[in-house]
Amino acid sequence: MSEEKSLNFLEEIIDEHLREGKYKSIVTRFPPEPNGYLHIGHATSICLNFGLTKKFEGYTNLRFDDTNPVTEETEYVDSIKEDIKWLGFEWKHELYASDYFDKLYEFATILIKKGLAYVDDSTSAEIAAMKGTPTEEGKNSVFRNRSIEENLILLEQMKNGDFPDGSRTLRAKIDMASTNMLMRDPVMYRIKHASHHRTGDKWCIYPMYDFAHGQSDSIEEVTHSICTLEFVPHRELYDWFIEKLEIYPSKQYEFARRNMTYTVMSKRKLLQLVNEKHVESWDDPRMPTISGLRRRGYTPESIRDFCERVGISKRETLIEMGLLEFSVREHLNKIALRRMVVFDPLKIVITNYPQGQSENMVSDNNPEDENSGTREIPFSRELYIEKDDFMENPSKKYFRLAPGQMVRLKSAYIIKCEEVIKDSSGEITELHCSYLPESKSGSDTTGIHVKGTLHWVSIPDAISAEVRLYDRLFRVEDPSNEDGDFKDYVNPDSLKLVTTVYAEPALKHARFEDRYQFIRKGYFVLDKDTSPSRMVFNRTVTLKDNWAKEQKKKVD
RNA sequence: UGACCCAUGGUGUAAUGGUAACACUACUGAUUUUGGUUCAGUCAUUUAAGGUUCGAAUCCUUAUGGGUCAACCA
Repeated sequence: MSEEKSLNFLEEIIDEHLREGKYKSIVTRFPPEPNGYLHIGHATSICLNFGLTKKFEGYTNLRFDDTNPVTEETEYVDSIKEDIKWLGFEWKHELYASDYFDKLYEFATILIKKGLAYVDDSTSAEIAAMKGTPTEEGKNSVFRNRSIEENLILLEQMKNGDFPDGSRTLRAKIDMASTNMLMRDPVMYRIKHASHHRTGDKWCIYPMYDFAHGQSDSIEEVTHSICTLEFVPHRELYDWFIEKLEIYPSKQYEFARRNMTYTVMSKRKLLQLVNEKHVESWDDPRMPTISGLRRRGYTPESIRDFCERVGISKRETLIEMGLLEFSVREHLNKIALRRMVVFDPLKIVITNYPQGQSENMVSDNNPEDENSGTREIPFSRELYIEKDDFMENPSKKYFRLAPGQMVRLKSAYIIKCEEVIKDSSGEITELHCSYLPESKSGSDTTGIHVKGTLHWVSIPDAISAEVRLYDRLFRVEDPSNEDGDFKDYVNPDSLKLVTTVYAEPALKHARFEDRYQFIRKGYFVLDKDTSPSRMVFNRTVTLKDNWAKEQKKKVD
């Protein structure tokens, strides 16, 4: 566990700061805007920010960046908190940028008094026009040189609600010729007669991100304010406000956000998928949201492991979904209870097994975990096996059931296929097999070695359930990078419903918190749509399947 | 015709002027009462050109490629 792992670039910076004595301990924060659900990309940021203060002395705050009342809602606050807790992290303080609205207003008046901010009566379009372009300097507003007194009075009136929305803004007086567009007199406050999810109708002016974020960090004495790459140009402004206000010098550091193959990661796109019914909800198991992954059956451990494997850097990357799948499989293999479930049944009759007889077989709940115990599985004369597990004219490498061939029924007997029964149209309806009484699992004295082992279920004892088989949401690796609308590339087979599968009776006692491996099928978890009359399972991920892979290669 | 950020196998991340490595993927083989797991192995990497140096993935220059910036969004 304690093996030396190299530090990522942020850990290196912090390690150095601590060793130099620049800080005695560190403070980080996770600053979501409560206007959407958290996704796997946020998980990276959460693991980073909270992970840093686990690794180094310090703590992490949760601060909602709620400066825009028209898009933000309490519903999102609640889901975000739930997701962070579920991922296994604890914040020191639960904070809101809106907690600082009074302080921020005071900061604004300080800047006005220093001659560093002014009220602009220009319209939004006029401000945009005066801004210039990345290659062209901007122009000063005619309101730029208002007196301090006038600015103070106007800001007060803005605050009091004397002006309509959009009629005036407070701007920082910096440099309209800066090569950094953000330094061209950025807007600090805008008028919005809107009700805020926490401050209600107290305010009708709201600070912009740039005038709220850095100062909020500073108020909380955040030492390392970590954000994504698109905020790099904001750093100059971040530092400017802190310097002019002469407040605690928090510092901003940027890392690259993560993209993943076969999905999309922007809130806007995810919202479209929900609104346009490509998925059912934010927590649809196909969504890359934390709530979607949770419902899909992913574990917090596996997501944390994934984030650690992916690491952090300063370049935008597209990570293979296969890596996330590896992380869940690895964890699920250790904890999932094994159960036998037949999806597409083929009836077999054990002709030499006495009519009406049955017996209980014993099988490990999880061979990877010796403390997981065993369960009993009823065996009888009539069983279901998977249709795929029989082939009338098998290829040489097929080692499942075929006419005259033997296979092991998992945790039960070796059987031999004696006769294939067909209906008038030539469809196979059932198989007649014989079993080897001395081949019982655990006390096999036959000395016969069979290559194939099949899962099965006793027909009279089987229980039924519904199973939802999920696959990647998109047909292409990078849907955002294709021609046309990304939604044209949604995978039409991302959900396959199997309304009735046949399971061994032990599955009757399935619990929501448990994970299951349906042997040879994949990992499954109970879905919240389960009712007393119908169990519903979601497939988290398939098992690795080298046989299927080989078959596929032949087709291609 | 600007400024800023970035460039290491198929993917992701290390190597901090001194033998380019780890994980995933892919492929072989062994084990296996899950074609799972486990184990052993194989393939495969420094964007380019100059420069500094005994020595460069690392430092410098230029080029190339990718990204970001012109919401009263965050």
